[in-house]
Amino acid sequence: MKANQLFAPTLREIPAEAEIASHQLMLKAGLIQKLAAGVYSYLPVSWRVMKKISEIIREEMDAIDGQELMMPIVHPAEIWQQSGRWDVYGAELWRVKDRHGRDFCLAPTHEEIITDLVKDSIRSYKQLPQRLYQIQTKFRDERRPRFGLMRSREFVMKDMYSFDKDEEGLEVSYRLAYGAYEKIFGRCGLNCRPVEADSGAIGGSGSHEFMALADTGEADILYCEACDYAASTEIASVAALPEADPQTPAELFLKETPNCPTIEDVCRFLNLDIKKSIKAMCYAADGKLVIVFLRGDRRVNEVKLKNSLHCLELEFAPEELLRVGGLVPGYIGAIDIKGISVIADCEVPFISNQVIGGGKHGTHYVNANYGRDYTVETIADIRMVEEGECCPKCGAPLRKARGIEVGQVFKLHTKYSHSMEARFHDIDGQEKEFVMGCYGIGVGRTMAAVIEQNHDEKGIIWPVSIAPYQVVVIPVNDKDQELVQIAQDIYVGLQKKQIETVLDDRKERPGVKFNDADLLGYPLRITIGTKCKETGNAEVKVRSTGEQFDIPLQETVDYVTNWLIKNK
RNA sequence: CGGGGUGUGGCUCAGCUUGGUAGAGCGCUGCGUUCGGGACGCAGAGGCCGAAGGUUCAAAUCCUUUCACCCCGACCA
Repeated sequence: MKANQLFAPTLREIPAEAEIASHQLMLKAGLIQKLAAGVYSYLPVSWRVMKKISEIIREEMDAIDGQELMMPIVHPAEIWQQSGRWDVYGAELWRVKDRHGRDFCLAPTHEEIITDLVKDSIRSYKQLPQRLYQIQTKFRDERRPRFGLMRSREFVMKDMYSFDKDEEGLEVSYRLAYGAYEKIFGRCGLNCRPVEADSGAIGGSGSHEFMALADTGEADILYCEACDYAASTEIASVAALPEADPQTPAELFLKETPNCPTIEDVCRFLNLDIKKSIKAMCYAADGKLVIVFLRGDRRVNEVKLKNSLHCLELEFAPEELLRVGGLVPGYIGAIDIKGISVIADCEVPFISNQVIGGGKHGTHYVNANYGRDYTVETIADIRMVEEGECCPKCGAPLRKARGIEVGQVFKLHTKYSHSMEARFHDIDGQEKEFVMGCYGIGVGRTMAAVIEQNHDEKGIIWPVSIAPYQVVVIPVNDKDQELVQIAQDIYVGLQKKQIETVLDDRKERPGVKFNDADLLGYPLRITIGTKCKETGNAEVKVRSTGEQFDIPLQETVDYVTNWLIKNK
């Protein structure tokens, strides 16, 4: 490709809307262009990257017997009503009407469609397992699209759906997909970590998210440096229970604590270690009041709480609900509480001589002890695990990191085959529901994550495997016909070796070409300078390391070819 | 959906308070000089100031309505 014709409108200045490196660089390097909030065009350079990532995905999916197919993006409402998701999906489901006023939606995901497809065609266990995948555009009407391709409303996604005859089969499919994902992200040059994750509203047990580590990520993860444990903070569980507090229980008494509505106030007033305090938080779980007790300095993990309570909707209790329960915010205690469901974090019983709300305005109990002075109906792990706490697997300290969720694998079990009545005949002649899994990768988000992990102040640093072009050839002076001819020869030579190359034939000064080369992130740059006429050498520069090599002109093509093979 | 903010040439922004013939830098076109890290000179092109309505002799500027986009929060691949 000649740079003169390359459709990559690079910018000198970064558009104001971009905040994070990948978004800024994609705009500056002319990779994407916004059409509407969260809706982007992929210009030729980024589309080459998208195709390369997709190709890696295809190879790895095919390697585990995946079969690629293509499904509609416009879905009739009926099929979503059949699974029950038309009503529960909410505003994120992009609903449209056709000319007759019939309801449709733009596909946010394809569980319904693939299940419908398979149930009509696969009737026997002999045809299982099936692993079908698609790479196509999907839509989610995000409340708040942001960070360019990182969270857009229209996005390219790979989804694979597995259909097995039983749980063992699902386990095999799941492991294969998991392994394929490690290969895919590795080949894309991502520093990626699988973490245990909440399966959320999609249901089923067992899910892992693949997190590309990056400070700009939107998800928090905890991982162990000593072993392979890693989990999203949403579900990270606490290690073994704490050792019993050695203090002997002292006498319980009620103390006046005026103007102490927060736990910090109380501890300051009583000159007390916050770790000895118990705080109460009030939630409405599916509209029903629940009081949560946990150590004063801990944070509630709402995902765990939701799972413990088996509720669908969880929110802070509205004041009205507190009033009905006769509760005084800031002074809610576990002693003498009646008729309200109460849940305590599993750490609470191990803290001796606690300070806990007195139940009346301006009072707290001192020296409260679980078991002696009060009990609660449920004890569960419902708090956030913090950095530095012990790994639940090996006991080493946990570290915290931020990550970009580039993929997620789910065990769906029979959630969709059940609601969609998708069954097959098993070996025993019985009709059984398919046991399903689904495995997604955000293709555009993967590209963004790669940039997020591989850039410097000058621009993108593409890994060879997904670089839009591997090499740029720059003659430093376009008026010097000899240099131009040498550059041209190398360009042609590289093309003959099937190496994707850009010849920067623009009438620009060298500085402009170098800066654009750094911005676009070609792994290798070949500079044909004036000195090459005397020395007979081309200069080969490695974008990622900054290394430069003087290579004789006749050997340059071979050198570059070999370097690319070695560094793929 | 709540709170805040911004819409002026391809990009970044000034002008708006106090109405009076639309500006700068970058980019773009032509010519010349320059040529190893975003050069310089000269000459040009390009905007009915997001949209609609109103006030006024006169509106980018004031008023009303509306749309779009951005940020913060709650929710999510």
